[in-house]
Amino acid sequence: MSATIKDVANECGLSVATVSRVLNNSANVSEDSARRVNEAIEKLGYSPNFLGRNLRKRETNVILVIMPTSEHSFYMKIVAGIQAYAQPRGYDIICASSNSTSEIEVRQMNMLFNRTVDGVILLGTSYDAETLNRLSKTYDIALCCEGVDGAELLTVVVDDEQAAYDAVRELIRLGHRRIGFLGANDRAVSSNFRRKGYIRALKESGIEVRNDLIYKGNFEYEHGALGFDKLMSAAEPPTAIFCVSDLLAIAAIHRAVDRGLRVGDDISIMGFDNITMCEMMLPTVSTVEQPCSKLGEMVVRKLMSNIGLPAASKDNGFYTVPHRVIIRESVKPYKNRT
Amino acid sequence: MSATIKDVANECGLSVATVSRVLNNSANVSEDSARRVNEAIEKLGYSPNFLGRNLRKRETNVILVIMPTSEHSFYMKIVAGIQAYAQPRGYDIICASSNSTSEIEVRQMNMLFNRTVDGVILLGTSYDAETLNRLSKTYDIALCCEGVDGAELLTVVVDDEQAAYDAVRELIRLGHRRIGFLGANDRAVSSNFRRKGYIRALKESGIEVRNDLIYKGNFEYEHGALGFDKLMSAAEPPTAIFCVSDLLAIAAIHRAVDRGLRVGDDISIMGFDNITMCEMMLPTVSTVEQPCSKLGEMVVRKLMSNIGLPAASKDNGFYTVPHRVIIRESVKPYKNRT
DNA sequence: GTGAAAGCGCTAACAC
DNA sequence: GTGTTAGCGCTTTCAC
Repeated sequence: MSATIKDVANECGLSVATVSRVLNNSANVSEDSARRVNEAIEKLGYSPNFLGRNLRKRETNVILVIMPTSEHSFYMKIVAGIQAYAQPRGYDIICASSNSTSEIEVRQMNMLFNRTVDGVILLGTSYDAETLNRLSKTYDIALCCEGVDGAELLTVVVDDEQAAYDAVRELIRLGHRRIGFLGANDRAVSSNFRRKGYIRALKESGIEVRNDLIYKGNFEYEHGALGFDKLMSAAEPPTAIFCVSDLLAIAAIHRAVDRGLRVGDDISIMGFDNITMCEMMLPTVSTVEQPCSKLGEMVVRKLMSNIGLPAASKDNGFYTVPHRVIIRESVKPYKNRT
Repeated sequence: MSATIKDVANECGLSVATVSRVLNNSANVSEDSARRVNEAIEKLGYSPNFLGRNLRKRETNVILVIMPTSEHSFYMKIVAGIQAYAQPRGYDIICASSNSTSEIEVRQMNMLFNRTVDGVILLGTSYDAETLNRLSKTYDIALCCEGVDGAELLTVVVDDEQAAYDAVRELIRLGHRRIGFLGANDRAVSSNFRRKGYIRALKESGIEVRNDLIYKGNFEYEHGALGFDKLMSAAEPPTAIFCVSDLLAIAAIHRAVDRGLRVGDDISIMGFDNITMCEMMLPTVSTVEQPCSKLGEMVVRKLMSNIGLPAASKDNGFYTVPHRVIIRESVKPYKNRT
């Protein structure tokens, strides 16, 4: 087995207390002792066991990020943002994917319950509001990217309703009036908000909201083609489509091309998230940018300052970060063709 | 604070030993006691503290996966494969990204040294062979996807040389004779092997290996355009390009289109990895598939059986999993144009 | 400036 | 079938 603090103490002829002091750079240890301790550590290749330390200190300085799926590069960008903030400030970030399965999610949440980590950031969850409210009394939990209706715990998201509104307004400004919506089903809070924003933008411009131009599936690639076909089968098919994820938009673009349409010219397609792939695609994909590093930074910053606080004084606020509509090749002004 | 095993014992009027027995489903506990313990657990909302448990058991049942970057969806697919195998067998998988920075990697490796995790899987590393060999004596470490020259520790990869050979053979079979190579610099072991395979395929078909058709950058997107331009500036530019990553291939495709070329017809481009994006792209991207779930499963399976074994009996073998060349729209037979 | 010792929460020998 | 207790490796009072 590897060396313990006791071994180090024996090696340098000092007590474990002194070794511990050196380990934690605490004051009141002579230069000479420090040197002897460090030599012994070096000699034995000693590395402190954090299970012992954390058990004693009742903290681990580790935060777990649980994401619904590891397939979305979007989530990993958030994690990168979280890490960039937390790492230099003494917290390690680890992440796990629940595959959108509540069973796996619960299992991973166990790391929080059993004190393997100090806090958890959920980028989407299958917990309901009631459970989250209860858990967040005892544990440090935050939501990011995807809120939960009625949940009163730290949440950091973009203003989905406004973001969708802004995106659809842009399509309208470009002359489109038959605009389709490719979204997720009603359980997805963010998709619902985006649908509301879509509807608000239409109404505000005096455009009729038509049910055959609204598709509800989920955020995944597969639904892009399904939704596209459904929308295009409408009596008066859309000239532009707003999708609640870039993956949906990319799939829709693919499907449009397969059907012989020129994306941009014949049909405009807009996504949401601004994943890296948007700029890699041909055509490049218009989208609503979610500021991943900002989202990550804010949520972990607030979570970190919650850790250790009594339940009553924890920040369980709802925060939004600014979004940005980005027009690329997949969206062009509407031209009335003969 | 949350309840401890002692609280549970007090609550149900039994000893901590009995509670512990119930917690660990060990034999020798009466039905009645078990019931009382479970009731107390329920009542107190008790969840065992794993710091205590792990400290005592000297194991955590957690494996850490360190990847060079979280931007590559490829890595996340490996992680998914690892998780799919490990999770049901009692191991939790967590992952972290080193941003290809040795400083961050070391910091994350600390979780191994300080016993927060039982083992580590490195999907690429900045450690040298010597260090890895030394560390793997004391700790459970495995390499996946990217080997290290001279490292004698558990490694699971595809046969990069053969995979590249097979891919380039396929291009040759389709009539191409001026074939470019878009690769990484010499420190990347996998890229080196792929370059060797590329050269072997050319030589075997009596095709001259030309230095102006070989580009060395790295695996990232940015180098795709740079490399493409470099190769196309050759006196006799290639009619097909083999890239060591799909990201490179996608960037090259993008660049080709920007330069007015029809990918497939005017120039064939092949990638490596088979990331999800390959099928999303327009045109779809030909590639060499790395069987991510198989890679992940094999490496974690072997690592798991290493854990707890004395250094001498650990499996430090070098294993390969089968690859597969996939031809999609980005590669077409060479047609001599006038 | 240093050491002795208690104790973080848990498991597992051992005794009964 | 159950309880007592030592101790996993560490930090931190409290003496000195």
